[in-house]
Amino acid sequence: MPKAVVSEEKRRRRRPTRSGTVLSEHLIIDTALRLLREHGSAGLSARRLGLALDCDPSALYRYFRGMDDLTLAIGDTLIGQALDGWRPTGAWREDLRRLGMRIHTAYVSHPQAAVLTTSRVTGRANELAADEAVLGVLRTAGLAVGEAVRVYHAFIDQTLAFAALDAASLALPNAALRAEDEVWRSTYGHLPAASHPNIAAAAPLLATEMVRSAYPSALELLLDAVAARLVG
Amino acid sequence: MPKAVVSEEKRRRRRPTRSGTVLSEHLIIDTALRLLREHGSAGLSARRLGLALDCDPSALYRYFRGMDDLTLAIGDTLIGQALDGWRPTGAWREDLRRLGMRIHTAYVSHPQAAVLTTSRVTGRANELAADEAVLGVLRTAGLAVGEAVRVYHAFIDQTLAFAALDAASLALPNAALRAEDEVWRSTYGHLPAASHPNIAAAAPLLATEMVRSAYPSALELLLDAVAARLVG
DNA sequence: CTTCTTATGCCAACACAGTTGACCTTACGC
DNA sequence: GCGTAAGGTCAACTGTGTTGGCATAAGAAG
Repeated sequence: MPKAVVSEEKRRRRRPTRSGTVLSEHLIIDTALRLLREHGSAGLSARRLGLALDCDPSALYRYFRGMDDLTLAIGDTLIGQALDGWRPTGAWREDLRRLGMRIHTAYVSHPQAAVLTTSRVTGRANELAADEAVLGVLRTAGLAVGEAVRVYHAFIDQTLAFAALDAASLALPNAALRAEDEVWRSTYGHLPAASHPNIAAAAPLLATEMVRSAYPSALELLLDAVAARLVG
Repeated sequence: MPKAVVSEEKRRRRRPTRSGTVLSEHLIIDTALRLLREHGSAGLSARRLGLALDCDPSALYRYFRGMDDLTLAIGDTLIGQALDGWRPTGAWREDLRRLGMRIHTAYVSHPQAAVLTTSRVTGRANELAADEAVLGVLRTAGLAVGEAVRVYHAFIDQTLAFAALDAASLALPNAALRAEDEVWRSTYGHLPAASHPNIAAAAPLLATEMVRSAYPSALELLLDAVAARLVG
């Protein structure tokens, strides 16, 4: 076992695995994302990863301190994807909306990975870049530092929170998914109006509404609040 | 292994375990909550639960279909605690605020358990009661069914999402907690102003702000939006 | 081109997890 | 009291993360 993991830049020796492939942080993370997509958020394991990469599971410990460390790296990769290509235009509201939607989208498009990473603070490069971007937009919009920090907090937490929730429902394995659908239709749909009048009345609407994400509307609410502070 | 689990009401035989204690759904859930609090969200396992209850791990399968089923039951217990004692007063805004804060508080006061359960739809009794309560408040406030459902969706998702996020940071084991604190202070605190000017400027405020939950302010924003719809 | 060092892949083993099937004992309904 | 079956127990299976020791080949040095 390595005492300390060699950082990717310092890595010199590129020894191929027995089957010929050459490992790297990037390759490992990519394969992990594939495994997560194919086998669900519980389908990522050191042994399965070793199988997919055709290497011994313990080889992974030369690249990450453990599975948890790998998880954080995956999370940072997602943020990186969200930020890729984003540039501030100067129109704060549009910038912030795009940023929020991009982060939300990046997580939700890898639901199984998102489930594992949304609520972790990594301090890695891409996460820092995202924080810097949000704070930058808010301050150039005209907010004082203190207010910018408060809004930043609400913004980033709300985005991650909804991403986590939306990802969680997308990440459910097919069986559980059908089970939850069944719960909505059978339990909620056939609830006696005597005991649960409001659910009974809303049942058909519930089934369609609960599929969509509530994030876009929540985001607009937050942007409205920021706008109010800027004029006031 | 039991083909189907006997529901708690139908349970007749109360056979004591070898050490004398008599098992029950309630006792098992309580013990599980204790284990979660004491050993963190990864500290709940069938074997440890068996040890704490002084019974064989496989005995649990007479009460729950598996660890996942137990998890859902724990979640429903938390919602039950949140609802316990809540009554609608007729003042919709106050009712909704109290409901939101109660649910958020219930989850956050069992962070380790919340991490496991926040994003699961169970269809169990207490969850149904909570949904019925929210829809009831919104409709008696004067919202049409369609709008009530949309607001209900945003409300419940937002509450659970923030609960999950806030719980996650509270649930981190001490070591990881210190590590994240370290990340905030060292990484964010000593970031060169050249590359990350906005984080550098906001660093002292970030450290204090990021400890608080952003839920209360997010909740007020949502209530404002509902109020706007009611007058319009 | 040879030699040396050490990074890094591989192997075997550990303790822990969830889950199951067979067994057996004992509480309860009659 | 008796018969039944609920439910606690045991042993075993597969899968997990992680580690220490070992072997080998990549790349630096000469």
